[in-house]
Amino acid sequence: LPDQVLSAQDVEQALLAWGRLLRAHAAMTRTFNAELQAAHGLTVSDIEVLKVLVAEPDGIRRVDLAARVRLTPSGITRLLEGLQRAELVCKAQCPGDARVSYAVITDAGRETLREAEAGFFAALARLFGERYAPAELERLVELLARLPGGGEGLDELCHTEGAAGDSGEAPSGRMPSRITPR
Amino acid sequence: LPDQVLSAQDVEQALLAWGRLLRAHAAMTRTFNAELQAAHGLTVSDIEVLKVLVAEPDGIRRVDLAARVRLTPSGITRLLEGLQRAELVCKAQCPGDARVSYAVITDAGRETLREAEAGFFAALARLFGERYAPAELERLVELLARLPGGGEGLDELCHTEGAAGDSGEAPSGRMPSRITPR
DNA sequence: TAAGATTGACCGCTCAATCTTA
DNA sequence: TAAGATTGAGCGGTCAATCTTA
Repeated sequence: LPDQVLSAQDVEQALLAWGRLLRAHAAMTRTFNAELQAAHGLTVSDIEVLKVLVAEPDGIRRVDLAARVRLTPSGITRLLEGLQRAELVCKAQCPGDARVSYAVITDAGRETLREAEAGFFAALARLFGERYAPAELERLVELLARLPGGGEGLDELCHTEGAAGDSGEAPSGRMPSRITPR
Repeated sequence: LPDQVLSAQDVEQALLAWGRLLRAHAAMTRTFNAELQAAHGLTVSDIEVLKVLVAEPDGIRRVDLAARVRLTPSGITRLLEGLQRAELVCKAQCPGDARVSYAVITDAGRETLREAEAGFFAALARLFGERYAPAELERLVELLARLPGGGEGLDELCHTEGAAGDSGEAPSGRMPSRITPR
C-alpha cells in the first residue's frame, strides 16, 4: 500500500494551510524588512545569519551556515558580502584545509545585532503575543516544526518525485513541457 | 488586549515560531518552485495568481489581485507580464474607467492550471498529510490564519514608520469593488 | 488631486559554471 | 574526483517616479 487516497478535504486543508503560510510570510517579511532596513540597515535574513554567528564564537563554515538558514552556498556568499562590507562579519581561514573559510561575527556585528534585536524581538513578541495565548503559541511552534526546513541540514530539500500514480506526469520519456523561457 | 509585559519566554517562543515559519517557507517554496518550473514552467506565485483568476471568470482589477496574493502593484505587473507572454492570462479594460485594467485567465490558462494543480495539490496534500492528523491540520490552519496576511486586503501592509508600530489589522468589510463601478 | 498601472533602478536569491584545494 | 567558495546570468520582487485618466 504505497500511497494513500487523498480525499478532497485533505487537499482542501493542505491548500488552506499552504496559502496562509505564504501570505503570512509575505506580509511579515515585508513589514520587518522595511523596519529593520530603516532602523539598522539590515534585512530579516541578515538577522538570521547574525543570530547563528553569535552562537558560534569561533566561526562557522560558510556551507554549514547556508544549511542553517536555508540558503544556497552562493546565497550565503552574497549575503555575507554585504555584512562584510559593513564590517559586521569577517572571514577566517581554516588552518587545516585551505578550501574552507569561516564566517566570524565581529564586535561591531555583535553590537549591531544587539541593538537590532531589541526592537525586532519586541515587535515579534508583540505580534505573536497579541494573537496567541502562551499554550497556543507553543502549539503553533510544535506544528510548524514538523514542516520541511525544521532540521539542521538541507537534505530534505532534495525532494524526489515520490508516490506512484502521480497524476500529470508520464514516468518515462515525456519531456517537461516548458512553456516559455522566463 | 492592550500591551502586556513581555517575558523572556514570550520572546523565546515568538522567535521560535518566526524561525520555523521562515525556514519552512524557504524549504517548501524552493522545492515546489523547482518542481513546478520543470513540469509546467510556472512558479508558486503563478499558481496563486491563476487560482485567484479562475475564481473570477469576469476578471479582476490588477490592484485587487495584488492585494489578494500579497504583492505590490508593480509586482503584479511583472508577474502578469510572464503569464501574458505565455498566453495564460490576458488584459481587459474596464468600460467605465479607463485607468483600470483587468486580468482575465484564458482557456489555455485554465487548462495549464488544471494540469499543474493535479501534481502540485497532490504533493501539497501528501506533504501535510504525512505530518498531521486531520484535526492537527485544521488546528494549524486556524492558528496561521491569525497572523498578518490573513485578511483580504493589504491594509496591514501599509505600515507607518515609528517605533511602536501597530500591527493590528482591520480586516473590515471594505468591499473590493467588483466589476463596473460606474 | 488622487487612483491605477507601468517603468527604471536595484536587491535578494537561485542555478550553472568556474576556480582552487584535498 | 570531489568539496568549498565564488562569479555571471537571470528571475522575482520592492520602492520611487512617471504617465494617464477620474
